[in-house]
Amino acid sequence: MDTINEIDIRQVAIAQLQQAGLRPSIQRVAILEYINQHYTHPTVEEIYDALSKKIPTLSKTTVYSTLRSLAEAGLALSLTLDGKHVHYDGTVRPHAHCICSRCGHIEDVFVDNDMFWKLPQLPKMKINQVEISYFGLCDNCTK
Amino acid sequence: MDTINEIDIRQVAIAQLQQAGLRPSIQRVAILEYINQHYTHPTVEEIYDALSKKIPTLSKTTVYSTLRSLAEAGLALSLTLDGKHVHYDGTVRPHAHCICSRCGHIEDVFVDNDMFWKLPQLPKMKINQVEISYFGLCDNCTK
DNA sequence: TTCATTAATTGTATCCATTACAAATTTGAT
DNA sequence: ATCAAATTTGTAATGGATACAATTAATGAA
Repeated sequence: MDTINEIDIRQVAIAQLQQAGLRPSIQRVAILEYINQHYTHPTVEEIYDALSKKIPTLSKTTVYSTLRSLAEAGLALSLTLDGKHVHYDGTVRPHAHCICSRCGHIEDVFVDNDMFWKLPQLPKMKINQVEISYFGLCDNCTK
Repeated sequence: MDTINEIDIRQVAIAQLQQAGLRPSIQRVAILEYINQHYTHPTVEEIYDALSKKIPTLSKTTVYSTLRSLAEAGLALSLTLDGKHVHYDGTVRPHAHCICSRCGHIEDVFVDNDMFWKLPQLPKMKINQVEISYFGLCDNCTK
């Protein structure tokens, strides 16, 4: 059975979807809830594995297409960090990422908005997304 | 026939390779020369297409493995901008990129070194690469 | 509620960039 | 010239992502 909190989270997800003009299907709500609650920058694979336990009929194609819709609607960020897997991020507030090349851990880093938008000498361009990534070895993996 | 300038460029590439402990094979020299002279952030495909005219026996596998070696040696940057193709950059001096989502044009943006390395509140990490990308529509594509 | 319309999901087949690998070739040193 | 080690080559395989047609679900009107 669902707790009050879980219902709230679901209502938020449904409202977000409706506001974006997306029908709040079982699958979409579940996927949006998932990335709203998990700060691990999950891949399609990870989201599919987690949710197919609760929604056994879930198709991986649906996860792909839903995440694309969410990203287009501005409800998620799609991060192409390593060229192997696309990672998704429910946190859409501007922030950078630190990625450990060994363990794959991805950590959010929140910085000034200026960092993102007020670079000197940017070419004449209508910028709509910024991706800032720091690659290296995390504290654990240096030991 | 080669001009003096072309010979110079070749000698630089050979020296770079030797300094990195990589044998300056015909293929490696050609690939390093190519990314040293072209500022278009080419993909494996583009480099292969261009060079296979001059080196008809060139294998795409060689282009892949060479570019990986160059990147590991610090002689090239590998950029995973769109998750579809990896782009390579012979300019290893720290800089950001502006990418037009429509025409695919990639433009270099040189900024202060502080931009890259002196972020506040970075987690304890040994950072060895920074990737800063601005996505949007270039001036031409907005018209 | 029922129904019709429209949108979303599913599963399969396919695409395509990248990698694995073994054989052939080239490189650099002797 | 010769030899060992490194590199290249070509083919086959891998695997993430997409296309697409059939099925199912969501919405709004009657």
